Amino acid sequence: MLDIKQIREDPDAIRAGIAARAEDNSVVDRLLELDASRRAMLTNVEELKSKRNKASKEIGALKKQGKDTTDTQASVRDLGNQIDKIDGEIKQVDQDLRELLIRIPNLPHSSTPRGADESGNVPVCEHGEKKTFDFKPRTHIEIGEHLCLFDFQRATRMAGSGFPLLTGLGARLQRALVQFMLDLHREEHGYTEISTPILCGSKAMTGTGQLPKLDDDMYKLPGDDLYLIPTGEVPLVNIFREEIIDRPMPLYLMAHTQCFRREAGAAGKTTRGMLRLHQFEKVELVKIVHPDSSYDELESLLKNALTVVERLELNYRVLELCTGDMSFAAAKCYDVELWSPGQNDWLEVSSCSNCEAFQARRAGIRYRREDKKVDFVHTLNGSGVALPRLIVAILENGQQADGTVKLPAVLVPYMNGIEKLELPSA
RNA sequence: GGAGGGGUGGCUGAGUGGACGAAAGCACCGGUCUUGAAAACCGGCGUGCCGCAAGGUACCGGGGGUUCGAAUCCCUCCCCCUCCGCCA
Repeated sequence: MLDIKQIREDPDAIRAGIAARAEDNSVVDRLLELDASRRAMLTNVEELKSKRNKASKEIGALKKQGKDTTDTQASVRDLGNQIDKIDGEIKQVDQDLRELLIRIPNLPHSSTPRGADESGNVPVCEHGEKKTFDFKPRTHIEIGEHLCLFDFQRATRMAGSGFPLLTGLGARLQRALVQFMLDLHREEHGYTEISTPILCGSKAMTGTGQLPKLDDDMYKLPGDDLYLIPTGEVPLVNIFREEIIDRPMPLYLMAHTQCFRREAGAAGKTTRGMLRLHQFEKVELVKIVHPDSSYDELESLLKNALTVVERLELNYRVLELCTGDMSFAAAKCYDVELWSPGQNDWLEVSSCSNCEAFQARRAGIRYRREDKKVDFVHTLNGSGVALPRLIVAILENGQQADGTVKLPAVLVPYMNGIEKLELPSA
């Protein structure tokens, strides 16, 4: 959520920021109008309330003296009616303001490249070489079916398309990766491991910015005001909703969760196999930091995610997302992508974003400054990293001519000494 | 799910219609004292909104109501605790 005061003071900057995200910025005029009338009504009604408070006290005093107050009471009752009327109007304006504010995306940081869509994203770096094979590389689906690592057909039978069913070594590989990532981030990067709810209420979803915009992209349980989380970012950031944080920052939090996405409107895209699922696992990293340090923290968050794929000996590249391709809450965002020989394309496995105070303002997450004033924290999030496409990359990059898959050395201890994936009977 | 008891500031906890944004204690911050510290004493110490400011206004789990006036009374929802039931 943007700061209404900032909109009041510098509407042009806000208009420019919204336009950079290819969104309609005429909302700013409407906001200014509502804000002005709200303040006028507030001044008015607070004056009336002040009068009423004074008069009520006088009535109390008079009654103690045993005097008759019938007339005064009648006039104060009239005051009260006026107040109720204006209060009702203010409430409506507040609602209208909030409805508008809550739908405006975050303003892009000045360093975020301008652009309308993904073609405007800027490559930052590429690490490693695209693997070449002296045989025709198979896709992860072919490899997985051959080695019995997963079974999408049977998954479809129980839940419809887009749900994972990992079997045998496939399931073990995923668990090993989770364990590896959590250990790495805890031991070397200082994150605290959290186990969270995977259903959250609408207030939490609004706090991190999934609602109202992504309502159709989430699975919900309307009878209970609960949504299945689309990312671990939701519960992690919402831990401190409506709080003034009284512990030393920065806070580094991580959670391994299931994530659920309806992917409405994604039909027809690259949805085969593990590339795009309604349910997937992810290790999520969240930082809650002092505003002065959030851009340094974004760089180190990105490094934390990159360390995962480097240790796994994978070929990756980093993109700086442009204004038109960034998610709703982000002011600046890096994507990490892995090379997929089977797709002959890059696969996104992590987005590392600095949301600045956007989520903090929505969710009421504050800290106390040196001068004792209360201010909003900055929040950052990034995948560290998402599992399905990571598995795709490991399978497709590690595949051998004989149909087996060589595992990265760092995973071997997590697989109880297994160095390559092969058929159990082989 | 049933019965009962509760939700008040960072924490503990008083407050049952007016002088209560709210006692007291703890914690915290500043000061006095001290070589320093502790103790003692003095002072400060919630958040939002409106306002250049003075100040005003709102908030005692959420929402609604009664009243000139609500932390206090009524309705409703949520949450917590105890007991019973059920259950992984």
